[in-house]
Amino acid sequence: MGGFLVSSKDVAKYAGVSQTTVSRVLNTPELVKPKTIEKVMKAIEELNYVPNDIARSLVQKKTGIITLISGPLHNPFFVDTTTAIVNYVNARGYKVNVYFGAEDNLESIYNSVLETKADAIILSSMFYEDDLFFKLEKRGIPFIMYNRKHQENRHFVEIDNVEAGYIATNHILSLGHQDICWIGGPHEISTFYGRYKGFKNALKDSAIDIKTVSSFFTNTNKTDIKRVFEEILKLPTRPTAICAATDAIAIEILNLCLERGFQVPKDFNVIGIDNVELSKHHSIALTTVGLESEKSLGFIAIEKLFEVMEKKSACIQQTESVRLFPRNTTCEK
Amino acid sequence: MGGFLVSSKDVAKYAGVSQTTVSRVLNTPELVKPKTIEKVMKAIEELNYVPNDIARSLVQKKTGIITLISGPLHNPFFVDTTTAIVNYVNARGYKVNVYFGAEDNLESIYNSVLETKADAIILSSMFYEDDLFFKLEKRGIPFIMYNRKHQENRHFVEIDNVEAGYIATNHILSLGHQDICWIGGPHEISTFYGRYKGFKNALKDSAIDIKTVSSFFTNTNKTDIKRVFEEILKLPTRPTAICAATDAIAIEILNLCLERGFQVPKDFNVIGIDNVELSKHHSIALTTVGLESEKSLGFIAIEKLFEVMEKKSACIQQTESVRLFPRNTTCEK
DNA sequence: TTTCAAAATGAATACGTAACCATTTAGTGA
DNA sequence: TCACTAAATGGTTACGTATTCATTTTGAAA
Repeated sequence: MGGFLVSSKDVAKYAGVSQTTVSRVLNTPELVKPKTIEKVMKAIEELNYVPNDIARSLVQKKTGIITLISGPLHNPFFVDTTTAIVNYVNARGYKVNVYFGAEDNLESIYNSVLETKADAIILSSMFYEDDLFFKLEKRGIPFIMYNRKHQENRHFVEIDNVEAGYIATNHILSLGHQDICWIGGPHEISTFYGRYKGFKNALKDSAIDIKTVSSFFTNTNKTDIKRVFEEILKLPTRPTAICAATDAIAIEILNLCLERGFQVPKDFNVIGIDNVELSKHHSIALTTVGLESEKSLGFIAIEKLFEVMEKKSACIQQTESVRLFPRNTTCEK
Repeated sequence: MGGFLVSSKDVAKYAGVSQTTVSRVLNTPELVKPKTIEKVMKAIEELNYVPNDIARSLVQKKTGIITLISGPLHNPFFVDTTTAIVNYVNARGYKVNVYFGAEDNLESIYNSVLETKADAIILSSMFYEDDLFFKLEKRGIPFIMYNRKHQENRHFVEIDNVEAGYIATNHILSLGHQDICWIGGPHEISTFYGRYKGFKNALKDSAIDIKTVSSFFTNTNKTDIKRVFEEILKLPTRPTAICAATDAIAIEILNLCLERGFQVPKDFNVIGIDNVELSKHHSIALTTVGLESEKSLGFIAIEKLFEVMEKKSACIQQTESVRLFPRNTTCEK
């Protein structure tokens, strides 16, 4: 019965009522006589009617869609956050449009996102001086950044990056390592900027001249990290500890170490930041710095975004405190 | 300028043309005089006009949305497939609605999905005798299953599960292991059913009585896998090799082994199926069976789905061949 | 019965776009 | 200059719903 293009009008005709009544049966049944509800429900059943959510969106000016611009899933941080965000959004009855941003596709993603009617946007792909910020504000859609922030200093949830960098570095130093190095990302990204700042602060507090330690700033894909690792191996004095700005980098460094026959932590100490789920796996057991709270950063962010959507909050500026998670990739020198 | 609710009508008025012309400028500019295009584009710019994709969807009966129902990302298989699918779909200019199905939320996901206008659906959450299959066919939306199939034997892309189970088991047997066991999932899922069948076939071909080996069928969450592992440790004769139906299970077994102080492969051989990206990490180095082809199963599936949408194919029934990927979690007994 | 408020229903409209059809304008060849 | 075709533009409508406002029906109090 029914074919595929049944509308509420068809149901109305079939049930002998007006389209308005059909709409009411589905949305405000308390305003409809029980007997009428029955008639309409029967018609809906028999015609196999399904409401058109697009038409509903058009008239209600609400799509029920949240747009998520995540980083790529080969970065385990985004595995955790995407899981938290998607599940939360769906549990609230909304849908999620997901994008995985990388260096080469961000512009096309932004074009698509800016032309898409969504009720809100949650993203982690913003640069500190990104124009996108202003475009989004102009567009008038509520949005929130997680893990990164914009220079305008609004609508973000992050961990205390400076403190995280400090704690990680300090842990390494306190284990007695003298020859250490840093692998971070581009400084146009607030996260990397902050964590490196923490690294420098820790060196300063230990009276170590920043000029005597090697720091690498790289794109965070495998190829570029490998290139950095090769450089580290060529260093005149090989470091005994590698501080990575993220667990993703640290875990890839782990991979490269083992590939080359090095042992961790015997040959190299490795420490990361983020405390991603994967770092807890006993094959990895990465020492890292992460959220004090049990919640994932993605969860905190999406929760806040809904507050904004419900006008409970106007502006989110949240920096979560962190602590050390010592595991097996670091040890006394 | 312009506020947030600028429509093509507003642009038309501002530019002194008809709404039809505005629409044409955006969709078929070759039918519009260059001078007019200029006028309209200027108006679009000044009014900060963005087309309403919802209204467009309504009239065109196309949403540009693909619905993806994936398994949870803590299963690395779905990390790989979700990455491939989302990126492919976005590259084609479509959007992706993502759901992560688990045991407790599938019904609510299905309800949402069935009420959502999407151009097509790609999913991996179907049971062999699932009613959802018929609901989707009734709904008339093109859909494809990856990694699992339905008894109706249509619209799926899978690996050769029987062969995969056979190869994995045979690899273990050929290494000289006598005491082996199997950890699989519920047999209402075609994948687990097929892989276990391959396991049995291999035993038979090696003249081993199936009754002498332990097989466990479990839900694939951490808690249940741990329970199974505890049972294995209590077995009268402890197996020297564990065949896992998926890499996800195998990697969790790896975790549990190390947690308990066992060494792999010294104390336990472990083999998986799927050849997920994570299995290649040198900290894991999981021996596994996977696609012969370089492409991910998710990629193959989404590619096929677009063929269906473009009416190039009517029905997909694809079983990909597999091979062994020997790594470091298995060795001669 | 009559009266009148409350309950139940319906008719008409808006949402913003693309598509269809009709009309005007421009351009070409005779 | 005219006739005629092609190019360019505009008017109107459909898409399927929720909403607003108007109307009818119901039921209880008088």
